[in-house]
Amino acid sequence: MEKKPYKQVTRKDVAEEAGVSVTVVSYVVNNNRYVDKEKRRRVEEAIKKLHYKPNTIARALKGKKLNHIVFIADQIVTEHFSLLVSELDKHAYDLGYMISLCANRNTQQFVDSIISRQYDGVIISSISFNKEYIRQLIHADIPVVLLANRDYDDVEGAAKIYNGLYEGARENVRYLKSCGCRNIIYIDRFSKRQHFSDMNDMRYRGFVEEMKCSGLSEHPEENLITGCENEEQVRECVAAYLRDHKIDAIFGRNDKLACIAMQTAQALGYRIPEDIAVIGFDNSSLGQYCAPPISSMEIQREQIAKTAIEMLQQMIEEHTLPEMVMYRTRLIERRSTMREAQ
Amino acid sequence: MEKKPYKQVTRKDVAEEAGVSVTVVSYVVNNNRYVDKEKRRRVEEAIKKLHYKPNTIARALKGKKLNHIVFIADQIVTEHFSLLVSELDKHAYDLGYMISLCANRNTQQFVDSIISRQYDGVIISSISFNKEYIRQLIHADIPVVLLANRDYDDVEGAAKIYNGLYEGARENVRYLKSCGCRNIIYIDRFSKRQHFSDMNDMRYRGFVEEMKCSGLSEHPEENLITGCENEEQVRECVAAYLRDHKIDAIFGRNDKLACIAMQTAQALGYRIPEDIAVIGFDNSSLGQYCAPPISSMEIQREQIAKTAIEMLQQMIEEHTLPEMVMYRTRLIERRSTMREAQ
DNA sequence: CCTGTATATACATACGTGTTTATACCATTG
DNA sequence: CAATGGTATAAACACGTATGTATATACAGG
Repeated sequence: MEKKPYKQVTRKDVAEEAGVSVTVVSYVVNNNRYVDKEKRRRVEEAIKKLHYKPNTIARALKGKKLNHIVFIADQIVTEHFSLLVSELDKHAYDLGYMISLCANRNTQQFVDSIISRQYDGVIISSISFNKEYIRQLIHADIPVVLLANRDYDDVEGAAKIYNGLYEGARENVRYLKSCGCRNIIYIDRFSKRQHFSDMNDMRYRGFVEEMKCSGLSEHPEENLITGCENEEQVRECVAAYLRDHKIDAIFGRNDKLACIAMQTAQALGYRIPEDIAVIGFDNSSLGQYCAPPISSMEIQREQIAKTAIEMLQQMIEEHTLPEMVMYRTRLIERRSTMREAQ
Repeated sequence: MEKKPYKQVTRKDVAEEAGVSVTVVSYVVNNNRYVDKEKRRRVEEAIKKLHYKPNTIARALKGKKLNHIVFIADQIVTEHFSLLVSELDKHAYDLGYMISLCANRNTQQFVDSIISRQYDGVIISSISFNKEYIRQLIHADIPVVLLANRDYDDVEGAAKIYNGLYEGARENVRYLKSCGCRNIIYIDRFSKRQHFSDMNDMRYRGFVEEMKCSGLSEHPEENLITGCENEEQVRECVAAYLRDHKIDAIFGRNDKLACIAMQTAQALGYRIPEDIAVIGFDNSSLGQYCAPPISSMEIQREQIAKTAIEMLQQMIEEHTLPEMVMYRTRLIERRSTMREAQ
């Protein structure tokens, strides 16, 4: 909390250099009032000479935009999120915004920090972020865009982009069924929380629903491997499951989990895809380069990122709430599901 | 550039609610002077009731820290960078900082934007970021930490963390030699620029140097595949190279390139590692899950990220320049280099 | 000459803070 | 009782910017 010894070039310096008042400098910078040609030239010259840059902080305080948005994610280490962030960054920059990134901390202090920083907008892609906190952001008049992995019907005043995970998961199950699979297990994410696989996760929800609708299982909750904290535990759980059950398909919550499960099965002598078909989610490069390559469900990241920024832009500039947009995932077929048998 | 209809709770509101002057509120918030117990209680109550949050922007304008740092990277889509960012975010948050992320744009406007935003510090991990721009940041008294993939000896006033890429690349070559390899090729990154593989890249520089020192090649520049714009071109280039040359080792600038090259060789009938040993860099999960798993050189991301934040903290709080820190990479042996032959 | 309009600039204020200076209060002391 | 000194609070200012309002000049039309 110490003071900063900032020696900043200010409007006043420019005014003195150019021999005009600070007001004139302001007019030149913002280009919103009449300024004499000659003075304008002198001011521009002085700005160049002194390397004057209007202080964004002071502008923001005076009511202008800060041109800064923040992206809140559950985790920022996955390929999916880094690609998403990359796209957000690209589009945001085109509109003059900087983008802040932070892993969701889910504390009041965190939310207070967001609000007190006067961000122009927030993009949230987080299953676990407290809805009450989201409402606080909205109540503070900060535009919020939700990349909805979950059900946000009960959150009003935010823009929403459904990313199609629920339908995608159902499609994955239907596809496996069309490949001839009947006994499908779902591998859930790493989690220290015991019962994480609740209905908040649209992928899992889609899996459960489609297993029932397809008549593949009355109790899909039993075809589930979850609660693993690390890769080793996933291998152990999968191996144990394979010892006790006969299965013909693995559905990984993401490509990494699918890959780990696949390799465990391979190590036990199962052939992929002849004995067990494998499908993942997210279409990450991991699934593309392992052996055999894993079929996956692609999320429309580019469009989602572009739309998110556009929505934020609209909310900031026009103060109107955009209509919800829904995207669909796209199935990428690879060798891990390409069986002869039908 | 429109105005924002921000209805913010201010210190004045709290003062009125609690029946004291704004000064007292300030003292309570900052806890830097004695305040009567009773009034303090009333103020705290009012703060809670009105959900008052001190405006970070206004504080920053008044000379306090903004508690915001920015991370500039060449690209933010690789696993290496997302892990790095994740660690940075973690440590930054522990010290109360937010972190902004942006792909390097290498324009004057971009640098101006950084400076005018009054960030407390900048972390740069970018080969291509113009040194002149770095000097501008330093000249504006913004603490800069360089994660040095390249040679920054001619940049004064910045903290530096060498990540050991040069030594790591040399070790890779020595290791391949110890595996019995003599004809090693280096696969460079995707790049639209024609002659990107210059000496700015410490990995390539290390490769060249060690090839010479080890007596493996007088002209290592010829053992290079570069200029490929996408994966397909890499495959083509590698295939063409294998047709004309006899090689026994592939050194990928990163694991992804190593993996692509490896698969190309496999498709042509070469056995890995018996015919061709393969080694990558970065120790990404990609190389861990492909077949066979690829040996790699691990970068000490966790320590580097932790040190970067600590250095920034020191520069911000104490206004002193930390000593340069050097980290070493660590070899991860996997099957792609485990040959019987010695 | 007066009035009105357009141009061009300056002044003053405000944004929400942190801090310096001033003041009111109260107790202690010579 | 007056002088002193400490303490708790208030008022005022400053950070760098944007802008409403006022001022000043020039010029046209009556």
